[in-house]
Parts: sequence; C-alpha cells; structure tokens
Amino acid sequence: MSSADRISDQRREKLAELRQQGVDPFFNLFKPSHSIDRIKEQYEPLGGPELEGLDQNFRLAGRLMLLREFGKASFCHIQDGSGERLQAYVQRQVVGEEAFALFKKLDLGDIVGFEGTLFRTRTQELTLAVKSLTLLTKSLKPLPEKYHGLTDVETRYRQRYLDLMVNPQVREVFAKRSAIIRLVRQFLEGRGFLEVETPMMQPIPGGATARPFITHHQALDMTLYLRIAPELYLKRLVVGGLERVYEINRNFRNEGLSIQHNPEFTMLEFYQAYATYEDLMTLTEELVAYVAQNLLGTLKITYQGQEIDLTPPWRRLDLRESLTAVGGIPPEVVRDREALVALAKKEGVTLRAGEGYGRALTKLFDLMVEVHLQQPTFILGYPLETSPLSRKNDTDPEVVDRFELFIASREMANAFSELNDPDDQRQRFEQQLAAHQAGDEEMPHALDEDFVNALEHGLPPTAGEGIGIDRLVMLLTDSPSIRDVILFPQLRPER
RNA sequence: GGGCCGUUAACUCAGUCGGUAGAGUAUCUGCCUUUUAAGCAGAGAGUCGUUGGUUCGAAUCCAACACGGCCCA
Repeated sequence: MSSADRISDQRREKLAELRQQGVDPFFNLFKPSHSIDRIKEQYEPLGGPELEGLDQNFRLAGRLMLLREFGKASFCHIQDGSGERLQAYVQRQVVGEEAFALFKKLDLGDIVGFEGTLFRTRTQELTLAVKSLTLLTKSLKPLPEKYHGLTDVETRYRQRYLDLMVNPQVREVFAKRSAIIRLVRQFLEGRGFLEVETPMMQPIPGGATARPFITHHQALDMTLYLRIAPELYLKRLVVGGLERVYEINRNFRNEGLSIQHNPEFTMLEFYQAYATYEDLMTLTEELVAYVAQNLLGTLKITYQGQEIDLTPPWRRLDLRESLTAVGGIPPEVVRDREALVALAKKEGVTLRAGEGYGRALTKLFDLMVEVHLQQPTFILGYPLETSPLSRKNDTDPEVVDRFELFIASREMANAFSELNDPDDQRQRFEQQLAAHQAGDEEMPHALDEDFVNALEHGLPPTAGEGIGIDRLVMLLTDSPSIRDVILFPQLRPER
C-alpha cells in the first residue's frame, strides 16, 4: 500500500474512533473571538508579564500546520483566514487527560478551535496557552512538506487550495489583486464613472479581433458567443446618455496559452463622453499612479529585476518614429510602403489578404520595439487598417486617434477616440465581414446592425480605453506569469 | 504547430558507467512539560509519467504518447 493510502486509511480510522467516543469530527459551533493577524498586531508589542496580567481568554480557530510533541505537552502552529500563524502550547496538566488524548490524535491539516491565554515562551515567542480545545474539521489527506512547501507548479495550479495553505506569498498576490481592483473602482467612481455589466454571451462577438468561444442556447435555439470584448455594448450605453461608464469583467478569447495569455482574462473598459484619447493618456497616468501609490506606497517599482518608474508624465512616441528611434529601422524604409512590407516579410511576418503597410508597421513594432519599452510609454499614430473602431485623425487620415500603453515590454492598455460616424463604421464593418468570409476567423461573422443603428442615433464624441487587469496585477505584484495572478488558470485535463 | 527542459514515496529532492530504489519531511511505535524545520531510537511506505523497443539485465539507452515549464510561430 502506498504511504498516501495508508495515511488516508489511518485518518479514517481515527475519524471512526472519534465518532465512537462521541466526538463530532465536523463540529460547527465554535466562534473565534479574534483573528491571528489582529492578535499579533495588538499583542506582539507586549512583554511576558504584561500578557500574563491581561487575564483575558482568546478563542482562535485555524488549521494545524506544525506539531512539536513532547510526552505530556506539545507546541503547535495554527494558521487562520488571515494567513498568519500563531504558536499554541498544550499541556496535559492544563487541558486534562481526556482533551490531551484527543489532542494526541490530531493530525497536521486538522482544523481546530483553541481557547486560552497569551504568554511568552523562554525564547519570547508569543504563544497561546491552551485551556480547552475542540476539533472542528478532520483532515483526511496529508499536508505538503512543512519546510519546502509545495513547489510543483502543476500541482499548485490544479490544487490551488494546497498552494494557498502552504505558500503565504500566493495569498499575498491575490490579496493585492483584490486591492488593485478596489482601487481602480475607487478612482473611477471618484470621477463620476458608473459601473455596469453588459452581456458575456453575445450573438455577434465584436469590439476586438479574436476568435471567440461558441456556445448554444437551448430554449432560444440560437448560437451565442462568449464575448471577446464589451466595447460595442458600453458604447450603446454612452449613446443612451450614460456618459461615463466602466466595466471590470471577464473576456474570453479562443487562443493559445502563454505566460501572458489565459483564455479567460479580466479587462477594465471605460468610456468617457466629451473626452479624446489625449485626455485618456492623462487619466491613465493618474489611474496607474493612484493604484500603485495606494497599493505599494511608491511609484518606483521593480519588475523581474528591472526598475520601473511610474511617475507621470510618461513618454509619448509615434509608432513610425518608434520603429526608427527604438527599433533601429532607417526612416526612409519606414516611410517607403513597399520597402517596409518587404522588411516585414523578411522578418517572418505573414500578411493576409487586405493587409499591407499598416499591418507591417504594427508587426515590426511587436518584433523590434516592444521588447525595449521597459518604462511606461504611450505609442501613438496607429494605422487605420488595424483600428476598425477608432476615429480617424483630422490631419492624417491614414492614422487614427489611438494609443497603446507599454510597460515592462507588455501592452497594458489600448485606447482611442471613438469612431462615431455611423456610415464610416458600417463601411469598416463591411470590410471586416469580407475578411471573415475570406476565412479570417478572428473577424466577426456578421454585421452588428444594432450597433450601427445606435450610432445613427448619435454617439457623443467619446474616448474609450481597455486595461488588462491581469497584466496590471502581474506588474504590481512582480509576477512573471499570468498564471500567478489567476487563481485557476486553464490547464489541460489530467489523464 | 515547432524547439528545448522536466516527470523517482503524500511533499522536497538524490540516483555515478545500464547491474536488487535512496535521503529529509510527513506517517506509525517508544522516550521526552518552553520547542523553533525540536531531539533521540526504531518501522513501514515506490506501476521510477504511460506504452513499446534495444539488452542477459533499463529509473538510467532509443521511440512514440501524456501532462507541465520556457522559447519561437
């Protein structure tokens, strides 16, 4: 028999024994009086005599993480929902024969309730002197190793509960994730943005260029697509008069997995009427600085060993200029449409039907510029060809009023002044439709007539932006992989 | 889709040139009332990812596959 099976069997035997003795191994009537983080915060500064003078009982509940047993006494550590651990001291002469016998039967991983007083040991460790104990939940499986914890990444993702139990830094990352989203909401609420929820299941998936997931509604007998972006719905709301809206929610894209991509990911999108993409550059600087300052207390952060300064204002760079200034492509090549397309092909870029200079610009940017953009940088002057929802620039109709933000070589945000000319929008949708019919599955399969209809009612001049929340969390928690900031990242099924 | 790396006890990891599978933690037994990854003595625990192949003999060499990681498309 394997040791895992044997441990499990032994614990089930203990479970049966406990029940026979009238002990409920899943007892549910224990109310802790304190959390361990509060105990530490409040009582860590106190010395031994002060603690003993307290004359106060504490009821603590948590998981047994470590045991050091002696003949007639034991030290153990319990960890509670705060993620903190506290040492407890259980003595036979204090808790009595019966309770001590029960304690001796407990296993690492069991959830217990302790009641007792605080004191300091010889080595001055804050410790609970247990007067009475209650088994709250029997654990039937062994805990990972107490010192090295759980390092196997596959097990950490598949059994995140174990990861959270034994790797405290994981809990911290997800606590920070929650704080980041809370700060983003605070910032936007402070500027009069209204949080909304728009459909995750859409009949025509729009607002981005990506292959969607397909599902089916039985009662309506219709095909629905998990949304690739909320954009077209949020702009309908601006047409309706909700002039500042935002949504933080999941998008779904039917793509491969990577260190930066999970098929479901969290996106912030917001729209502000009577603003332009230039206003949003300022807003983005302020938003990211607000979140970082309140989360970390500084705007100078380290990401994977690289110092990054988030202090506004950030560098602004034209896409074509960046190819020369950062990518090292001679300006005469950047200007020459044919030469640039030739260079793109030489660098291994494949251009599909209808794609040319614009696509070559953005692909060469991805290859030769992006990797060098460590410090926050807005890239401007995106080609019309790759921006079907953006407003054309008034002076240069080849480009649109759009920026993307790069930090630590990653695209963090994408924003533009919205196209609100319904006829222009219809034409661009028709081009996308033609591309879909030519086999491009990343293009929408149908023309969103209702969205065009909404524009015909009049979308006020508006600017909108999307910020990848997972990537922002990666940046602010110094996490190398998107899997480190998503609790249950997508994996292949185990076999 | 392509390349490279990994997969050995529940966990963390060794395993030499192809020759009976190892350690620490955890578990079990005994001792132990202020320990700090507690200590001491002993015990049990393995489909070496899977399937084939080479070989007298495979954790080890070869192939395919699975899962994971990284890089590229």
